[in-house]
Amino acid sequence: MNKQIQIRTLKDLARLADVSTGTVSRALANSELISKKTRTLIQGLALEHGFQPNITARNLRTQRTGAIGVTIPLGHETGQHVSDPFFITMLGLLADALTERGYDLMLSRVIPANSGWLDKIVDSGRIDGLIVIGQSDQSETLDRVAARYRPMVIWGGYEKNQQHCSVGTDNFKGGRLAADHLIERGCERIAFFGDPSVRELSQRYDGCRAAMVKAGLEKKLTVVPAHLVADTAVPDISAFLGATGEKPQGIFAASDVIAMSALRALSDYGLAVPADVKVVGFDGLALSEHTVPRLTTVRQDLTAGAGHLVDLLLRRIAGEETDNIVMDPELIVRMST
Amino acid sequence: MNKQIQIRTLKDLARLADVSTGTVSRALANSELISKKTRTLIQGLALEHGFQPNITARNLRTQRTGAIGVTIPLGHETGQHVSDPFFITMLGLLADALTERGYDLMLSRVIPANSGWLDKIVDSGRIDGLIVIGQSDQSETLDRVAARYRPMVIWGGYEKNQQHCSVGTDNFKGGRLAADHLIERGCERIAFFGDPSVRELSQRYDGCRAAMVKAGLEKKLTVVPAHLVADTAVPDISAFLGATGEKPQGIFAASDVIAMSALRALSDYGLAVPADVKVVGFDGLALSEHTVPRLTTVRQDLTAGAGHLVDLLLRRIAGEETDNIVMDPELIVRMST
DNA sequence: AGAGAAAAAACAATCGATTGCATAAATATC
DNA sequence: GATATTTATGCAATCGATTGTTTTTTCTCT
Repeated sequence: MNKQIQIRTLKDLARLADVSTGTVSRALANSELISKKTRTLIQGLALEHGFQPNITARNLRTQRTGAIGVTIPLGHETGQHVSDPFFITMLGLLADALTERGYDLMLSRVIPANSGWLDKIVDSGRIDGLIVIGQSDQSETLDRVAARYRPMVIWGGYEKNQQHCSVGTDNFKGGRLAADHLIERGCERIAFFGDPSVRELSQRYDGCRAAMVKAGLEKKLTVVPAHLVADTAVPDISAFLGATGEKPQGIFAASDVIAMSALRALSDYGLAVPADVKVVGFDGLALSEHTVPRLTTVRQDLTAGAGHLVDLLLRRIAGEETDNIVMDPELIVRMST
Repeated sequence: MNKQIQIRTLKDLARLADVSTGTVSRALANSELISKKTRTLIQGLALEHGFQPNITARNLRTQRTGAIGVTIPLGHETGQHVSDPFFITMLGLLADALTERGYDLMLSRVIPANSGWLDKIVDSGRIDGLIVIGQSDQSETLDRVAARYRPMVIWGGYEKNQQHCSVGTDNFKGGRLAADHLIERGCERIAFFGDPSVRELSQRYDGCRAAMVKAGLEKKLTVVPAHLVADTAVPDISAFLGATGEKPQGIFAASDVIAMSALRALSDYGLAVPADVKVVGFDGLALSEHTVPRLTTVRQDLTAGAGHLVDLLLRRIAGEETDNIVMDPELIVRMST
């Protein structure tokens, strides 16, 4: 690459080729309107000088951006960071899926202070579409914005009459799987660890409860609204273990991260897993394979999920209507039950 | 928010307030050039109509973007995905640090096919600066681009005479820490697991080797060029364990992810950790606390590292010159040694 | 009241690429 | 060879905000 003069703009290139900027623009777009000869000439010059058109200018003109937004509303838990294992796993998968399709990924982490946070993102003019990871406690905001902004897909739980397009796992079924498994293993007193104000977690709770009711154990189900974050969950769980007279025989943690904290807390109290207490997690993250003991968990297929999120989003960007997707969970039995 | 007419542009707002677009622009920027009265009037209208200026247009005019690029060159390992735990941990931390400072994060994952990949990113006009996670085997490309593109900072190993600005851990010292610890624990035959064509890993190897030389154990050091990815590392390691007559007494894995694979492989061969073989990892990722047994590792302070990366980058964007940063590693002794 | 200074707002160029329309050049038709 | 038609290019408006310059308005002071 020899560059006596820096070729920075279409205008520079046009001067060099002794044509108009319009011609250069069309030539680089390989438009049929330009003769083959000038087209190759200009493309050659562009290559030689390593010319890259200014994307901002193009975006302004074409009213698109080539970037997809990914955001993580942390409504229910202000202390929760993007560094949470679930989020970063999903994020990595989305990055792979989007890059494969030629899109850039714009990441924003939000702590919804008011209902305008989502409008701000979709109206920012920076992105062609948005993927939201988790409904948090913001279903209403999501519904409201989804009504006017089409290219948006949400990872999370599906509920009848929701206005937004979602991809997720059948949390109810997953919760039932977990509870059935604990019951089958002989547990009667079961504790649910998780904050039911978050849609996905409440669905898991409902599934768990349904299984308990069916087994006639309804009265032996307790709820510990443990926080999602590992650090703050431990005290919550410890308080519970310290307080109750009767220890639970089984614990259904609403996420692997909570389950990890539970394992740590149980070990602090000298309770053996699975001998004294059995523990089931949810998510099937990589880390669940490396806990002590290895964690029985309800697996969500996040790789497929990320693929679906991107597929649906691109179809919505293209103007199509799309359905919601609910995937099947899978119980993975390991050493903790 | 009542909006009979959608207020989408400065012009719309100007018409509404019966002033010129220039005035609106200055009013929203809270410029002293505009009278307090009109300023509050216009700001009020903007708020009322939920007006958001078009960022693309602003970027075109101001020649900045408000976004920082983060890229992960996967030169040494094509199979390696963004979903690798080290990368996603770093990514999450960077997202936090950048968001805090009001920048957006643009993620691109690259498999460097030719030396132009980096030019393409920095010349894309999409970002104000770039953070590169890991030198991979691309030091030359990084040096070349760093010479002409200032706002770029690289996470990785520091080496004399490098042209690019780096933030990282003292890998040599870390390697020495790990080896010294293994030697102190009575190991003589030590195996290094890691690909030395990657700068950071080769530095860790050098430190390890230095410790061995000092202890007179130079001849008992072997290298297994295990791949970075968990899935492909297991076969490499298994092959090594199956082949050698004398099993190593100590293993220094160049990363926690490799160490995890080593633990799995060792357990497959019926070797007990730490009784038969002692294992040290590197990185200090969250997952290292949840392996069986809990992993002794050399910790890098990634939170501080992410903070430094962002700080240096912003200073470089502002035109300052900056030094490299080399942080101290810390040995964390757990149950695997 | 009127000149001069200061404050406020309007005007217009600009960022760099895209694209509808007009025009010039080349080819085809009779 | 003159006109009709196609093909290739140039011209200029446009996307929406920012900002230097100019003009208008308001205020001050004699």
